[in-house]
Amino acid sequence: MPRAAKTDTKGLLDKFDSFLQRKSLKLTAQRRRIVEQILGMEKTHFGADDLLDQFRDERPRVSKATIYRALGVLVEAGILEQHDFGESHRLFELSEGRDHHDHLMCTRCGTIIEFHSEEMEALQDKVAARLGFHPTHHSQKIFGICKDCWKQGKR
Amino acid sequence: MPRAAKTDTKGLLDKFDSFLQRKSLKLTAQRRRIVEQILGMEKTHFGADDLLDQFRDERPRVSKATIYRALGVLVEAGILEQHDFGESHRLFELSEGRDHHDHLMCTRCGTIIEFHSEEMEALQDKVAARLGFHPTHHSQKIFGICKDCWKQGKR
DNA sequence: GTTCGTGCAAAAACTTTGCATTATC
DNA sequence: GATAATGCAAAGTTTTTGCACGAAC
Repeated sequence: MPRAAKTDTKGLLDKFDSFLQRKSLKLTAQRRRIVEQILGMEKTHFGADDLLDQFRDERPRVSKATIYRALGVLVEAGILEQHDFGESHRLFELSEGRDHHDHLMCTRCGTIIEFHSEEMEALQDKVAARLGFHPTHHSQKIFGICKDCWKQGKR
Repeated sequence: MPRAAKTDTKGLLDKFDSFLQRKSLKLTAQRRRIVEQILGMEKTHFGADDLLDQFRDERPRVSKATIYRALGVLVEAGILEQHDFGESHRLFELSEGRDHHDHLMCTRCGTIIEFHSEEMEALQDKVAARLGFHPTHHSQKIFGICKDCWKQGKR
């Protein structure tokens, strides 16, 4: 299901706009359309190419350059988070209204499962502090076989 | 300090060679030189470009294509591990004879600090188990500002 | 009206590939 | 001698950039 139902488009655009105003940037038609596309998308983790595909048949088209530039601004605005799953391209994910979470990825079927553990967050801060490091964010991925795949062919 | 002192070049080449033989691949002069360069390198995390630099002035030269191809084989052989730090290029690291560890990366100067926490490992297994997930490996990166950069310009 | 954003195509950065030649087993 | 590896340059990917034109504030 698309996420438009779960997430309030207007609220998100407002948040984006207030960020833009604070930075003396402009809310353009393209930026608005990009946000709408992201909210309407099936995938929770998408790349620049996914957006590009969606704009391919629509007009007015939104160009590649604009998409890349907008994704950067959306990350700065805290609306998107950027991920690296070891693929050759970057993936993004809506952070709006969600708690921070990390990921388990099934190496057999590619499913991504999200999890959150306060205990883990605390431990990470502790490790960083011990090394005099001032953490801004982190990325944790656990790779393995998910429940379903394990049931199907347990070897 | 280079790591040649810490790591046994001959042992590593033997391991590599036995992998190659098992796969009916060949131990060429270039592959041998690449392994030696990696052992002699200062950096613990390096990219294809780092190796390329080292071969730039030496002859016979080892070509870009050969380096990329060799890195792939070395990962398959379990001699190198591949990482993704959200940069535009892949980094590699010797896995030989080292305990598993995770990484902190300074987003200002790019320094990578390693850490290991048993507590963290245990917690990850616990989280995975709770979700019926059978973990094979994981990757954890904490991003932030390192001690030195923090001292220099603390804003 | 100023400043910022867009589209386009060109460039950049990194990696892969095709192919004739050479080395290893 | 068969098979795999190399070097080179060319092509692929994904992302970034320069610049003239257009849109937002």
